[in-house]
Amino acid sequence: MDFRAVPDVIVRRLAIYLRCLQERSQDDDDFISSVQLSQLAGVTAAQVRKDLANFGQLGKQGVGYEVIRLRSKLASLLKADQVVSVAVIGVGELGTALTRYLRRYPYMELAHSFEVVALFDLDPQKQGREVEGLLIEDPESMAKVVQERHVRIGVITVPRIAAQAAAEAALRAGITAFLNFAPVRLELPPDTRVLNTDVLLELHQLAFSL
Amino acid sequence: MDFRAVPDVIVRRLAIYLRCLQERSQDDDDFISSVQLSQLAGVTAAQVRKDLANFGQLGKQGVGYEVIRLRSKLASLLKADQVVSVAVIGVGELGTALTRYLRRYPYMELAHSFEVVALFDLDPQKQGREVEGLLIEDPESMAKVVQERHVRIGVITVPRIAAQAAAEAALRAGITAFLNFAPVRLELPPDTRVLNTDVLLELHQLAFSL
DNA sequence: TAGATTGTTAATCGATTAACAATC
DNA sequence: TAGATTGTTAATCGATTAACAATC
Repeated sequence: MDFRAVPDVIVRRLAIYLRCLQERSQDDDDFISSVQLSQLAGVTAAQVRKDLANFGQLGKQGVGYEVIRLRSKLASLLKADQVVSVAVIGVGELGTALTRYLRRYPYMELAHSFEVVALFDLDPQKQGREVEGLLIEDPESMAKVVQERHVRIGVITVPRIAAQAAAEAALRAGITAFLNFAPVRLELPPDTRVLNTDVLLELHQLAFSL
Repeated sequence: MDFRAVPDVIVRRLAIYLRCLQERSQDDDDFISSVQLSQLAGVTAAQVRKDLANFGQLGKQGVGYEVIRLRSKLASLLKADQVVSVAVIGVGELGTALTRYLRRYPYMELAHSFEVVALFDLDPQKQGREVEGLLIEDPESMAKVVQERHVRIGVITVPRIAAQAAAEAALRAGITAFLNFAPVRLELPPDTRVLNTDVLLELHQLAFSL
């Protein structure tokens, strides 16, 4: 299967499956069936089998999926078996909170593999200060930093008005995957990946059914 | 149309449409066509018309949609024409950041209508302290506070391990709509609304296509 | 009236579910 | 072998897109 072609909705479920497997205590059964996994993940068993079948014959008929093998397959697909370097762009309240979350949380609860390796903020007052031991730097130096520290994902936590420019600067610096927290649709070239997390939009969604 | 039956994906677009209309300068044209709105929102014109048609005959053939009328219709559907009270449950880094964001941001950029009216944290060290002038309280008093301040949405920003219990406590206190930031699937009764924002899941999704 | 754009129906597309033959 | 569960195909469901008659 061409990986570019895997629908987002399937990738999202793969991440859920991986998390379910990670949460299972290590010394549980060696095998897990699609029915068991589907119950943990909150989807149908057919969906589990269909999703996984996209990536090869991962199970054994009559037995199920070998937990260790499935977990490492999913980890490999989702890059959870390597350290993925992240830059946080915009170190206000939210940027700071996310930085702390990502730098503290990983080794506490769930195995995962994102490392915030760079912080950027346009505000000269902030540059030179640290968050969780990590220096806030001038976006001017982004290209150099991205290359040196192999940054692969940019987390955009600047104000709405600054988000498009921030994303474009990050793109020029070599970042092509973005998690955008600003409440705007970023206009970026099609070979770029953008995922949006928009708290206001979500609150409005909830408010609809009040 | 039965409102319970409106698919989430449509509600989400309604919120986008409303935002697009709010961002348009007030003294622009009185009317907007489905083509114009679709370009602002990044969807197809047919989709705009179909989405809006769910809620009555909102446009005029040959002319388009009256901006003021459409905006107030969408605002009313999404409760953007009233103050919706929100409680933040778990006042760690993320809870603090969101509280500041929601209490500062609203009247600066985009008209919106969510008000954080209560903060809860199990930690007695935190109880009695304030964030943005708002007291952090004992979850014990949640039922009373929810009733008095008409809390309608709960934002869950506690650690993963505490999320299910926090949601259940909030439910008992009378909250039925949740925005959950903890990386777990909350198990709640079907008449409850839950929207999840899961940063780790989204980072894994992005990492897939690296 | 002529031109434009909606509201709506029909066609298409894609994702989910059901069913079962293959096989461990 | 008998029982269980996958991988896969076919059927269903729902959402998106296209097309156009209605109408401003």
